[in-house]
Amino acid sequence: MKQHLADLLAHAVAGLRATGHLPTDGEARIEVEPTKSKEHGDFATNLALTLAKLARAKPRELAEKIVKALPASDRVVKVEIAGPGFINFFLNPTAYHDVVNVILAAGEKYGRGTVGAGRRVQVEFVSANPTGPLHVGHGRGAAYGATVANLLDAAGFNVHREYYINDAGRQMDILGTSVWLRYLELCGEKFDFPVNGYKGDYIYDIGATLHRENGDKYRHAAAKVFENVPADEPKGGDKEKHIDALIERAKTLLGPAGYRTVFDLGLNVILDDIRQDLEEFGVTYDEWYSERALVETGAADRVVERLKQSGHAYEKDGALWFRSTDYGDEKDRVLVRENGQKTYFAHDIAYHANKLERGFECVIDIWGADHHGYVPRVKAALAAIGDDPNRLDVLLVQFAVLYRGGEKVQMSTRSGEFVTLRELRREVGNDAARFFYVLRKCEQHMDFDLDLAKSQSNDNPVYYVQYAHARIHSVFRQLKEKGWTHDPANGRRHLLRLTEPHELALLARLAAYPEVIETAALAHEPHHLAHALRELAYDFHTYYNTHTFLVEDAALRDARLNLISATRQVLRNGLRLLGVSAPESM
RNA sequence: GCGCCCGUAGCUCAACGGAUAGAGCACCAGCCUUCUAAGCUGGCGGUUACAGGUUCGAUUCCUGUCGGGCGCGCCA
Repeated sequence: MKQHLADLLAHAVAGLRATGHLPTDGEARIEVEPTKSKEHGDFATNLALTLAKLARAKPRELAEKIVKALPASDRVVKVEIAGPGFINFFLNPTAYHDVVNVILAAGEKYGRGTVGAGRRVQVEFVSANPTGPLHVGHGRGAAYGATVANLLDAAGFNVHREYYINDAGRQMDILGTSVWLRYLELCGEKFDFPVNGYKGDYIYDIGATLHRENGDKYRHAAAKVFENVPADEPKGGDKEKHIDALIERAKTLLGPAGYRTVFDLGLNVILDDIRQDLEEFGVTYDEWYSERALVETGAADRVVERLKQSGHAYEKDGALWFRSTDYGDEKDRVLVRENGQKTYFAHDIAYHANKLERGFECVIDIWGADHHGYVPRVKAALAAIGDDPNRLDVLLVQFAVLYRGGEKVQMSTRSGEFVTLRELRREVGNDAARFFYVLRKCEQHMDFDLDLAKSQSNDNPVYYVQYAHARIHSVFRQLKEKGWTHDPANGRRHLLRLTEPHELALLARLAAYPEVIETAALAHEPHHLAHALRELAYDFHTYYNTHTFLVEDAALRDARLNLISATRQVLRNGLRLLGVSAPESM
C-alpha cells in the first residue's frame, strides 16, 4: 500500500519536473507514513515540505501542484492537504481487505522481506568468558542478539550467528588453575585457596570430575605447589602476583599436556553448560569461534606484524603499543605485554579482521555496556589495517536490574551473588524472559519486574499477546462445538463485509506488519516488534470484546474467521521471531 | 577529572527531524445472563531535566549546565 502511494507520488514528481514546476536536480526522497490520527487519513507524506526549499515554493502551494499531478487510483478515495503542507491520503476501505488473503497465502512467510537479499551479515553475541555460568546480564544480550539475528533473517539477510569463545588468556588460566587447586584439595592437600581464584561451586564439581577420572595422576604436594610463590593478599601480598605465580607453577608441574587436560576439562564443562543454557533459551549459533584457534593459527601474530610494518605500533617500557590515538582513541593500547604475551586486544583485532575477511557486509557485535570504552580501539585497529570500521556495528546492551516485590534484587559478581540466567528462566519462564529482555531498546537501562513477568494477567505483555493467539484457537474450538465449519473460500468472497472500525483497525495493523519487521531489522531494534505485537493483540482483544465472530450469517462469519485466522498467523510469526511460544490454549 | 549511555505523565516505557508528544500500569467513575472478566468504556495526568543554537518545523540534531548509570588495566 505504502509502495503504491509512493509510486503515485513519484509519478507526480516526474510530471512536475517535466513541466518545469520542479527543478530536475536534487533528489526527491519520498516518504509515506501511516498517520497517527484518522483525521489525517490513512497515510501521509511530507513531500511538499521537504521539496519546498528546492522548488522555491511555499509548501502548501507545492502540495497543491503535487496533488493535481497525482494519477488516479481506485484505492484512494480522497487526498487532502493539511497543516503546513502534508498530503493526506484517505483509502478505500476495500484496499485493506486483500491483506487477509495475502497473509493466509503466505502463512509463516508473511512479513519476510527482501531488503537484505544477497547481503551477508554476522551477529556475534553473548560471547561470555567460559569461566562460569551465564548470568542475567548475559541473558539480555542473548535474547537481544538472537532476536536481532532473527529479524535480519526475516528481512532477507543471510545471517551468521556466532559465539566467540574466550578460551585463551589469563582469566582462563585462572580458571584452569582454580580447578586444579580444588582437585588437589580433594586429593587431600591442605592450603589456602587464592582470593583471586574462581570460588563458585561449579569449580568443585569440575575438580571432582578430574579426581574421579584421573585419581592422583595430577597430584603434587601443596608444599611444592606453593614453594616460593609470592604471598596472597590476606597475608599482605599481591593477589595478582600470587595467582600468576600459581598459574606458572601449574604449567611447570603438570607439563604442557597435563595442564591442557586440566584446562580443557574446565573449559569444556563450562562451555557445554553455557551451550545447553542458551539452547534451552532458544538461542542457537552457526559457529562457535575459538580465540585459542585464532591464536594457534598465527592470525594474531600476523595482525600484530601488520600493525608494526605499517608504523602503527611502537615499543615502550618493554611492551609493544598500538598508536590508537591516531584514530581518536583516548590513549594508546598495549598489543604485546612486557612478558611477551599478546593482550586480549591483540587477539580481538585479529578476530575482527578475520570477520571482515570472511566477507560479511556488516558485522554486528553485541556487548555489555561496560565494554563501551573498548569500541574506539577496535575500530581504530580496523582502520589502521586498512579495513572500513563502519562495517562493524557495536550494540551496547545496558544492564538489567531485577525487581522482586518492588525491591531491587541485589547482585554482585565479585561476591559471586549474581542471579544466573538459568535461575531467571526457572523463575519466570523462557517466554517471559525472552519477551521482557527485548521490550526496551538496548541503550535503555532496564527494570526487569520479576513479579510482572510471572503474573498471569493482562498487565503482563507476554500473556496478553500469547492470550490473543490462544483466544483465536479457542474461537475455532467453539466453532466446532457449534457444529459449524470454517469455509475460507466463502470468507474470501465476503471480505467486503468487514467494515466495522475494529476490523479496519485490525486490517491496517496486519498490513503494517512487514514494515515493522523491516524497520526493526535495519535499526537493530527488536522492541519495535514487541510493541507492535502488543498493539496487534490489543486490536484483536477489543475487536473480540465488541463483536461476535460466530454469527448465524455464514458469509460474515467466514469473513471474520478469515480475518482472525490471519491475525493468528501474524501473532505466531512475530512471536516466533522473538523466540516466544504461541500456545493454542492457556 | 576525562569519555560513553540515559533523563519524556505518579511508575515502566514509545514516538524515520513532522501535525494536538502516545501506550500500559496506578488512580477516579461506570460496566459481568455473552465465542475465556486473563475483559470493556470514559476520565485524570506533560514547560519532553535546564539554558541557548540550527530550521518552515526539535523529544529527536549541535553547544553548555544539572542529575543517574557505566567505563577509564601490560584483565578478559
